[in-house]
Amino acid sequence: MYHPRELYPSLGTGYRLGPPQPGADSSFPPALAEGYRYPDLDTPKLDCFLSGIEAAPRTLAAPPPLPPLPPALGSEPPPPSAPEGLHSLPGVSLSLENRELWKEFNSVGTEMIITKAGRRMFPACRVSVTGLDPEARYLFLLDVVPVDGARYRWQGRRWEPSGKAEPRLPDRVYIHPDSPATGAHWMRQPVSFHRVKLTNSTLDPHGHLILHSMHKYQPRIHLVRAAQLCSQHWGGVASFRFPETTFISVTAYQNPRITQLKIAANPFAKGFRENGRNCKRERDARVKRKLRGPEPAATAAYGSGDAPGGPCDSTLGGDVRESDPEQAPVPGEAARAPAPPCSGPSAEAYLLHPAAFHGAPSHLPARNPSFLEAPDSGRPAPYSATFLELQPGPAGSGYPAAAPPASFASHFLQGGPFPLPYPGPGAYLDVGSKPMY
DNA sequence: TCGCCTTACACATTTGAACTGT
DNA sequence: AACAGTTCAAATGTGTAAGGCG
Repeated sequence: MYHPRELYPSLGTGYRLGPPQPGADSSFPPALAEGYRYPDLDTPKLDCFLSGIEAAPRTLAAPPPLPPLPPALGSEPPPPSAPEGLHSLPGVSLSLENRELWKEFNSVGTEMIITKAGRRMFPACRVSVTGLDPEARYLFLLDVVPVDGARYRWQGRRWEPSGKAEPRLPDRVYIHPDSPATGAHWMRQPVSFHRVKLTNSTLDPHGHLILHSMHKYQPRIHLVRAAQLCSQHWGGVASFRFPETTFISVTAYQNPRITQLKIAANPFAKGFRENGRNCKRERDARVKRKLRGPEPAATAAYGSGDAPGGPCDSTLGGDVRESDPEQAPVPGEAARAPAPPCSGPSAEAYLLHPAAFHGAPSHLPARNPSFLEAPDSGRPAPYSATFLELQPGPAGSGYPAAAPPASFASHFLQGGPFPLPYPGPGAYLDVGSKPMY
């Protein structure tokens, strides 16, 4: 996957944005460079790829910090808090499709494995959205931000803070592979972020979301109205976070109850269930057999031919519980190969030849030499932005989206080499790093 | 010694190409 | 020829356990 560190290695991990320099030799069309035309949006990080958003410049209010979270996961539920507004898409609401599953994990204290190569999230964030303009185009984004400034430690029975957090790692954003798509497309079926991968490798070349082990994180979902991918206007943004999706990143599971929950709920871990061939009893038996001699050939017949289910769609896939057939993907509804709905100029180039942008820096515009390597900007960490704190709506379905409109970009992301091409659907965008503490 | 991380492993699932039938 | 369904194998996603590292 494309990510800008390969394109701009000399920038290092910290970026700062600045307006295009006069006379700079930018290979980007003027429309992209005009992303700086909102003086009130200081360092509009997102403009580099959200340049196709309808204009609605507004003055930003100072973002309040995130509400504090409980000191230890699995010991008490998160405190209820009122919806907060970072929302300029009136009427739009998001509901967490697999909320019950998340709540089940959250009640124990969700842990997410992070590996060098990247590990998927389970459960994945799967949401359904309502209130979109069926004709308008939107982008769906996901990022993960630290919840607090602490490092955590498993103390046998519970997670407890254990010292200060590591310095903040580069912020990356996952762009849903269907993006950009019409509101009708997004509302047709749940939107799943099951392809998102988490890594602990700070030099990760694949663009996965980089996290520190033993830290607490909160996934966020952002919905951006983009009339055209490559115009310089934006038409509103809504950001959502669901308290029950908070998790602690680990390189190995600490809480055995989480392990059991994952094995029970994740189809990929089926082999570790009580009657699976990879359960402890079977493994022990295999070891004994190995010591005695080679395994019987009969085991080779264990095949994939009876694998249930069809291909996993980019929006519907994810944490489908076997015990929960309701969550099974709808056959035929799948958008296995989502058609590129965009006809914008430079994005079109990506959509037509995405491979050229992924790991092939030579196809990308050269770095603008007028943008010098810059130290950290010293602005507040992105995670302190305002976000809708989602609570169940009165009817119990979905979450209210009504909130005072506010601008988006400067809250959402900061820094990053500019101009930066839209990295394309299904890609990750590296948006710079920011020391947090 | 301890806590955390990396790696190899075996198995299940996903994915897409090849094949077959209509 | 076009399409839909089936089969198969490679790729990918899992948790576990052993060993390494600071």
